[in-house]
Amino acid sequence: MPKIVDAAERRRAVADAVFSVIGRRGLEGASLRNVADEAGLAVGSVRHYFSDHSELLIFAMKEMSRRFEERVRSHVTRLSSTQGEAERRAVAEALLGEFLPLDATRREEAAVWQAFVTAARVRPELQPRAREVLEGMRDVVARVLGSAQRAGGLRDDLDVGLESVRLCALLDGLTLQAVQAPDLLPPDVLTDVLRSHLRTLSGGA
Amino acid sequence: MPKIVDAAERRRAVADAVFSVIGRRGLEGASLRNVADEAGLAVGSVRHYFSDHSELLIFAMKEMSRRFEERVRSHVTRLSSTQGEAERRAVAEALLGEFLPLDATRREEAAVWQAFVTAARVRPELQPRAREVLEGMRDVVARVLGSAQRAGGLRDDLDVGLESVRLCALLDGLTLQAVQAPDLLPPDVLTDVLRSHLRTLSGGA
DNA sequence: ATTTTTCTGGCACAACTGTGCCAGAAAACG
DNA sequence: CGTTTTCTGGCACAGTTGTGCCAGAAAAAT
Repeated sequence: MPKIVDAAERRRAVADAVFSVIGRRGLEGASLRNVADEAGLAVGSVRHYFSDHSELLIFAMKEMSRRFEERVRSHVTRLSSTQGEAERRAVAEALLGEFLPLDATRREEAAVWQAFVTAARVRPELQPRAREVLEGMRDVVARVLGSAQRAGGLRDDLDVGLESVRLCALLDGLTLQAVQAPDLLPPDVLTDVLRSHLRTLSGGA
Repeated sequence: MPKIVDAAERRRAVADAVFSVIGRRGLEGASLRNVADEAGLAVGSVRHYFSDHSELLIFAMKEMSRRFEERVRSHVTRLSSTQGEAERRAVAEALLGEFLPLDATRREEAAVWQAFVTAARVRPELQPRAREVLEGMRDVVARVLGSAQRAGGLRDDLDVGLESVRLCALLDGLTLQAVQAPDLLPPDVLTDVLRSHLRTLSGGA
């Protein structure tokens, strides 16, 4: 029959091209032509795998969130199989640190994601994924804080719901500003702020 | 001589049109034609007051930050002329609350500003203003925390520098998420989180 | 009333966009 | 080898963009 290509992998490769282009020229630079060029394909080829420009962006968003959530999930399983208060604290910190752009790669990733989320406000097709990720983040953070409190690593008088919101906002805010002005928020400052915040939650003076 | 028009006011009116358009259709919708339509002008007229599309956006950004900083400044002077710990605490909270989108108007404003900042990452002309605002926010927050500590309203063992970074990130993160999902972060939750955060800074259990 | 200068509106052009369409290449099966 | 079907590349078209250019309106000063 025909030339056979792994369509799923192709789509992923094109998504990578989307990430590169958005990273370099923003979402408005992610035209079919630019993306095709970046992927080393012709526009017609890209359109063979994506019916629409919208579908391309939606898939790219979904792909990025999928990879990210996989990373977080691995931290979650590691956390649930960890014993001992100090160890659990360290793993939890690493898990939450996954939400921060602690190196150039993740900073670009965060920038691309911000572009998606910002665009989603006026592009209904992009809203579902943006919202899912935000809700997923809330869930994970709430779960981590909840289990920490049950394990005695967290002050008893804390309202886990409120603290989850606060921590999520802190992580997102740190990310936002680190993307905007990396020199004002270098990786070590990010981790300092996170660690210090967690210390206030665990009852240490 | 010629028909005389208050050029400064015209420019401000056009900037308002820019805000509306960005609020409704995002930054990529802020073309000269769309903005001119929104302002009830012809493209040629808009171009008479702005040499460039870039200059239009830069001016709009500057105008928005100017108005915002004016609001903050008024809170600052009110704070400096306030006596009594409880009163000072309330005024400080109101000041910091000015950074949050506590109503629909400020939520749209915040969304527009986010569009500017996001775009600034790949548009060098927009970076200066974005950075100034971020640094201005840092300055104000650091000043507020510093004076609170000197006045005894803040725990002595706190590192004001670190706490400023943390508080700035928290405010920005709350704003970001409130813009993205207003139903998850309604105004009363925003103020709850801020108040609770400030309580942890002032030594209350 | 004439002049002078700001201001207005719009035409035109090149560059870009997404998309419809299709001819031909490429490769696995008969 | 030939057939069939996926895949590729590209042309064409309508729509949008920023910008250059300019004719004429509008109004203040002479």
